[in-house]
Amino acid sequence: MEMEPTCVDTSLNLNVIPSPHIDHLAGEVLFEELRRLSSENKRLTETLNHLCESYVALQKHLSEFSQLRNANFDKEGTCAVPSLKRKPESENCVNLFGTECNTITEEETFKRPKHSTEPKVSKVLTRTDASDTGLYVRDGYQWRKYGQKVTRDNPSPRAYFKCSYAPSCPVKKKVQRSLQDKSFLVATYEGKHNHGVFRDLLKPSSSIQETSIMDNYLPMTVMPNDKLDTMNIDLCLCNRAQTDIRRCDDIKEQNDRGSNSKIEEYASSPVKDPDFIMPLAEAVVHSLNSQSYKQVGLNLSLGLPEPHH
DNA sequence: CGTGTTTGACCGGCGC
DNA sequence: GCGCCGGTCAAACACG
Repeated sequence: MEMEPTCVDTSLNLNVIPSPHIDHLAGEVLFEELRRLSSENKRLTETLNHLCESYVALQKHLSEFSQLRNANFDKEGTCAVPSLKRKPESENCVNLFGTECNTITEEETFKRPKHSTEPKVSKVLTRTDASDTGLYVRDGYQWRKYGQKVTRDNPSPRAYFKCSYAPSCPVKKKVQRSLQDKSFLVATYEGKHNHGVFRDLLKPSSSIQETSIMDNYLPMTVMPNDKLDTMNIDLCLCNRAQTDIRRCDDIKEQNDRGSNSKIEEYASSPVKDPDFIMPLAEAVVHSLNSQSYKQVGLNLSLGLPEPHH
């Protein structure tokens, strides 16, 4: 059964708050700018709707491909993946944007104890300019780079970072360009931060390559890999942003029906998590503030509607 | 001069 | 035991 995407409404309602301090002329300028923004918003919405349609089509293709692959797997008893001396670090799946991302292999899943104490690992895909050679992902935390390596399975170098916001923070991050789509950076996070979000995220960056906060936050793919259960959460910022949650196991077994409640739990967890919501909300507010719309009220809706059944 | 980045060397796990 | 490979260290370097 194909999973219906769970939607996160990220639409912005720009309500102008009347202010006696704004004179008539300034008010007209403000309204004109607001009209321009609404028009631009409409255009972007149409573009994103088109992207979403493409995504649905792509997902359909993926489903067909997976069924075909499973059929071959069953027939041959082995997966038609070229054998390597060392097992590949991960197996590929496709995310919202049709690019591939890494997931834990079935073998690793079986090997892993059910109640392992190993640090939580998650992966995040971040879209960047393909010509941009930087390996920096702005995610709300402060990182110190401590190494870089070219790995065997990917000609793009892999950068190693440690969280430097808190000295005792054990979190590490690996960033590498996607093998299939160089416009995506794949960030692998290990461990859990023992402190809050790095609030300076919203200040203009100095040493870190300057990129749009919104470009780096959304759209993105978050793939918490919590022990046995690996899942993707794909977010796309549009008026009906789709949050597509699926267990990576479902890439192989599309008919797994038993995990809906757990999936819903995962789906709702990001919007309940202040570490996720606060940077997002602040980035939106910052984006508006930077354009001097001090009198524009902002309602950021991040409610999670009931999943479609 | 302090801080962060770069990069070659080193270490340990894994497969043969 | 050996070689490969990913991950980490740390000295050198760049930059503000």
